[in-house]
Amino acid sequence: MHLSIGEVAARTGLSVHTLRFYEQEGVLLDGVSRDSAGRRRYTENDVDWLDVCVILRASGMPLPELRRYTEFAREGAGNEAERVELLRSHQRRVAEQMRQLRQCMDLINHKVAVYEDILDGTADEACHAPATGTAAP
Amino acid sequence: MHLSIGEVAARTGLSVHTLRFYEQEGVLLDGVSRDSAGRRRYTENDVDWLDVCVILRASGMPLPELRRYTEFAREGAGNEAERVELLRSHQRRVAEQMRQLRQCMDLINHKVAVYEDILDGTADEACHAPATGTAAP
DNA sequence: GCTTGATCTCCAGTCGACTCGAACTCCTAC
DNA sequence: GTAGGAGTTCGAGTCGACTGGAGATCAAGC
Repeated sequence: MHLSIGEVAARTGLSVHTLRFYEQEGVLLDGVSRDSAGRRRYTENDVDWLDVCVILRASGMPLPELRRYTEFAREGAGNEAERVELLRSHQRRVAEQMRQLRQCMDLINHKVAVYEDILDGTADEACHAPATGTAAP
Repeated sequence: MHLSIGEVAARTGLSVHTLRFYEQEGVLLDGVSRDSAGRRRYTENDVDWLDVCVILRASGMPLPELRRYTEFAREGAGNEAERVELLRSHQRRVAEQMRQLRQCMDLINHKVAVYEDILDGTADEACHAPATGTAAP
């Protein structure tokens, strides 16, 4: 039923340090309850939420924004419009990142093709490639 | 023919601070030449190379790796295998980032759909959505 | 001749997101 | 009963990549 901080760390991929830090930063839905010895007891719901947090963080959502989203979720129904707005704004960021990554992939593919051409074609005959255009597309 | 640091900043989108910083970090192909007053004079080649750097940095290549790549380029022909290896390793990183971004996009699309269902269907009748599953997929 | 604006060097500060360490408290197993 | 391991708090430290500011120099335009 309840999970220790170590178990949650193992399941979410976050460190115990980070779990405590996230709690303090307000990115957990409810105050984490404690056992008789003062140790944190997480629920399955916490783990589900943290999985969402991990995905949003990995895509570059800053902690303050994640906190805001968590606050909306904590408030419960009635603020769906705000949640959509927040998610759509992050979506734009993610789309822009994808664009940049695709651009980088194109660059890499092109450069690798050029280098492999050199390696395949003229592997043993060194030093006759033009020195110009090292930075060219 | 030659460009001032301000012009290069305008063209690459980097700040003049960052341009000096990059030079010091060794991510420029050759030592930047100076005019009689000691001011940096960049070439078109520098700008081309910096454009490559911007793309690689935006896709998460760390500066030390960018420096290594720059060193290979500076050395000239003969190290194509190493360049390919470096680029392929970055390519794996980029592919992993794309996977994470797609995962985030799926999450956002799903959540936005759920919220818009609520907004469309039951906009005026509040408080009858089940409180469970806030973190559910 | 004087101001303005761009540049220079150098060093320190910032920012976000952790990450670490010290000193302590528990529970469990041997 | 004691050693080990997992947990606690708190404040400080780290890391990467810039970013800012002080103080000097120089060229151009009025």
